Amino acid sequence: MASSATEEYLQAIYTLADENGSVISARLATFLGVSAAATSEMVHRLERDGMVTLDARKELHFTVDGQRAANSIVRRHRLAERFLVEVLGFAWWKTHEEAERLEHAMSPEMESRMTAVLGDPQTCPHGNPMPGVAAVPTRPLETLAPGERATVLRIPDQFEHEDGFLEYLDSQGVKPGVTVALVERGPTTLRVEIDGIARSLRPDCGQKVWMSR
Amino acid sequence: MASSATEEYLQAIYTLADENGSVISARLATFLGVSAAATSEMVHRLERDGMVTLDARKELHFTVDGQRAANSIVRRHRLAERFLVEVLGFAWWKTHEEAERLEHAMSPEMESRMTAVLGDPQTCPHGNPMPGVAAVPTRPLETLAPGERATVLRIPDQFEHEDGFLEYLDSQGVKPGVTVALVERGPTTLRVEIDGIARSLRPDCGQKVWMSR
DNA sequence: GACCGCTGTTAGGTGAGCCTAACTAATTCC
DNA sequence: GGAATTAGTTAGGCTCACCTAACAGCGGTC
Repeated sequence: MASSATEEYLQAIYTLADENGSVISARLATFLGVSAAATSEMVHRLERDGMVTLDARKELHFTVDGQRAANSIVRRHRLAERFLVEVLGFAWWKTHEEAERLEHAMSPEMESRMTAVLGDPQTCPHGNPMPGVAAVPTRPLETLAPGERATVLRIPDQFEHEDGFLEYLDSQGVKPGVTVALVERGPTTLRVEIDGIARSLRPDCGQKVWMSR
Repeated sequence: MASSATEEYLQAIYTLADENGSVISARLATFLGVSAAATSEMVHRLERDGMVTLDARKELHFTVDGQRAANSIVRRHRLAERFLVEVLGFAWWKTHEEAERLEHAMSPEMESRMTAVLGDPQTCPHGNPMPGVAAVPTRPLETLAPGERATVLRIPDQFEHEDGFLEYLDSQGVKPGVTVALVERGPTTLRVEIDGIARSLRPDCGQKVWMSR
């Protein structure tokens, strides 16, 4: 029923709510790369169609229907990513845009068949859990103590939107499942060790890579 | 670049040209289930965008670019159908609507990975050849002589649009690869034998099921 | 208290893709 | 030859989803 654009907004609201807390129209606009005016329109369409409500602070909240629709599209996205990696052999960092289109083309039957073929996966290839699945506890990379080591568990969906970020991580050997030791963290430096190799990461990775607790 | 709607029209033109010969706007409109006015608009958009030309009899012909785009979308459709059957286990008669959505979501990389995973298939599950592949010679079921037997090779794409037609065929045991013997053909009757079982088929099947020659 | 920045909305515009209704032009049928 | 059918176009409208520009409101800060 929902158009691709509508599903895109629902997914964005889900992601921002899940990873950041409260969601306002302005966040949505920058996240999706559309104008504030376009977002305003869509939010009112979503409200009209009983998908979201706005509270006094103009924060967006899903209705029961909206939550159901959002869970569905997020699940299809993460399932599609798994499929692209597991079945078609895509690189783990290359799946996002592809899945962004695939997700809108998946019927319930296709979703359930894909689930079966993939063995009911609990997360996407970047470690984000399927809706309804309890997220494994994590902490940002920068909260590790110097010398401490932990496993990369999750790179949140919202950072997949940043052009080339996942590819950059991959080039530095950072991907889900890899063990990383924090060497030194300064305001502009983030030095780690992966597989015995010392690496200097972009400082923003400190917040964007979530580690085992 | 081409929108879903544009790709849908290109695919329809390809199918009608391939299976029927000449294509005019009116055929396109009924085939796609849209109004003549909508079709007129789209045909002019396609002309403006250098995809088709109209001859003196208002017949549509692909330009080089148009043929390339049409081949691409038809190939993706048939590949998607193969994938749905082979990888996800869909019933052969149930793939059309699903593929209709999937085809628009497939990037060149996805197409080539799917081709590899499926072992470069030469036809869709209904026997229609990939664009560029020479079609195996066929003849309509009704042209068999009484007592003659032949193999079901192809159910043309245009009949997949008819609601429930493929499912009907399946329920009668008619599917690609099956051997059918013609028993009797009258103006309103079409009696055949499949696997030793006598069956009475809807008379329109005579033109719509294409057999080995 | 005035200004600044952030937020949201409205107004006005665009293109795609659909619709119905009305019309023309060409064919075919009797 | 006249009538009916088929084909194509135009006109006028609609929704969705985007845009820019202008503006209103709110919370800080200086």
